[in-house]
Amino acid sequence: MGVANEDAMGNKARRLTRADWIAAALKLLAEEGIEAVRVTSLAAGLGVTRGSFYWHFKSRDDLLRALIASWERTNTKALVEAVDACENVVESVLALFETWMKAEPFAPRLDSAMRDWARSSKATKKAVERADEKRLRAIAASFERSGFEPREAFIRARILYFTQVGYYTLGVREHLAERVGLSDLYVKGFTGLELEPSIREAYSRRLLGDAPEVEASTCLPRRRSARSKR
Amino acid sequence: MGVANEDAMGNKARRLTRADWIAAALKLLAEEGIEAVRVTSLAAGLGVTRGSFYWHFKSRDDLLRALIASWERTNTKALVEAVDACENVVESVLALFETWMKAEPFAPRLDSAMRDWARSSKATKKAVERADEKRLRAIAASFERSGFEPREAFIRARILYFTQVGYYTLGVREHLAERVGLSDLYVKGFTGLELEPSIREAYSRRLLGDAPEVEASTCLPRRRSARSKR
DNA sequence: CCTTCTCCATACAGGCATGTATGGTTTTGT
DNA sequence: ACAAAACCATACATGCCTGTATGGAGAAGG
Repeated sequence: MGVANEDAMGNKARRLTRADWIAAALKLLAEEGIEAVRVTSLAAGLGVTRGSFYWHFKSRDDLLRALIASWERTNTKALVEAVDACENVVESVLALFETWMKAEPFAPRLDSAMRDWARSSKATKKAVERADEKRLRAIAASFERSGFEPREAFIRARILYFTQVGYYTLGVREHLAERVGLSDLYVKGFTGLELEPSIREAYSRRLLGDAPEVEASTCLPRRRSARSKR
Repeated sequence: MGVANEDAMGNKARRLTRADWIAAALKLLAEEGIEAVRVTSLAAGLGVTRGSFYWHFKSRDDLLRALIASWERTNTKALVEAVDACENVVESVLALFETWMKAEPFAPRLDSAMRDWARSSKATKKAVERADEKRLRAIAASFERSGFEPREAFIRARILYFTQVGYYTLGVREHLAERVGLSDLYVKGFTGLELEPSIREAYSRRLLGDAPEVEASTCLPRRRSARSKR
């Protein structure tokens, strides 16, 4: 027939661009991993046949290269900028939490998918390594600006960043309120410094609004004794 | 012909068991991910045709289920036992380092591969979640035995464990000596406690022998100033 | 209005993996 | 030594995915 290009709900019949395919592929990549991004599935999802794909792309590999390039351009900028803008490292930790929580749920899953993919693709591996390098450098610099010496700054940056990677890798899903409720413990764990109540207040209000602060729930013991032994 | 079952180097012609297939599959899984474990490749690697496989297994899915079961039985025991045997949490941190470094390079890669796989398999996801749960519980308990209160113990356990997961996920590869050279900073970062020189010495000797302790190399700034600002 | 790109549908060829059927070969038990 | 069971080879049917070839529909531009 020749007329059949329509949305899943039978909407319009707008024509596609290279960017449309890339966007759809990134979504699939984030949600189901690189093995799921096949031109057949993509075409089906876009309500189009594979003939279209091979007009926009030379091959599937061509698309995959475009995915790497796209991720590398966009996905590490926000983090580095957020950290660089902070005066001290406590602010940085909170800023990182905010970045990581706000990007829900797309960027984190895409990050994880890229790491998976990196296990079987040399080009992807290099791209991910470059991104990690940049991010770690930014975080370590923040520790140094707060007076940590380089060696300790580097290790603490690793601990902070790797912990977050672990969060994604294990697929831990917390609500904003839970994470905020734990922020003082995390700040102390990452920096060795106490999170001052005033800053904590401001942070909590910025993320949660004026809602009454929720006690961290689920997996944690409820009570919160005052004495600190050790 | 019918006679062709031989090793890659043309060795003997011992017959295979179900366990042989599982072992080979685990190796492939660890090295190249779940997508690489196909009965065709496996058979080729074992110097056998697929006919053999379908005698030992009902289907590829049958093998995959066996892989999950095998991993779940063996791969979390060493860690928990090591941690449970420690008096205080500093010892636990060092014991964990030792466990993680000694298992080179099989167990860590297998762990990562399982996590990747978990993204696309519900059964695997559940198995990995159970393992993480057990490990985190063991580590948190160690913190508690050293006097940390439950909430903080839980968060510090997460930081410690997630950092290690990040190590694997990012594929950081350090020599034993490097990691040992950083152990004091890690101990301080994870527990907030100082690693006493005597313990550090014993630890270093146990892992490296009496070799002169190497200065942590590569990615780190060389110098090591004495004063601690902040 | 008619040509020229742009974008897409359809059809074909080939590769690779799975699963099944069937028969041959090697071990094992007696 | 012989029958039964364990183990493996070969061949066939099928499904999914890729890439190419070719022609048709729709928008753009003179």
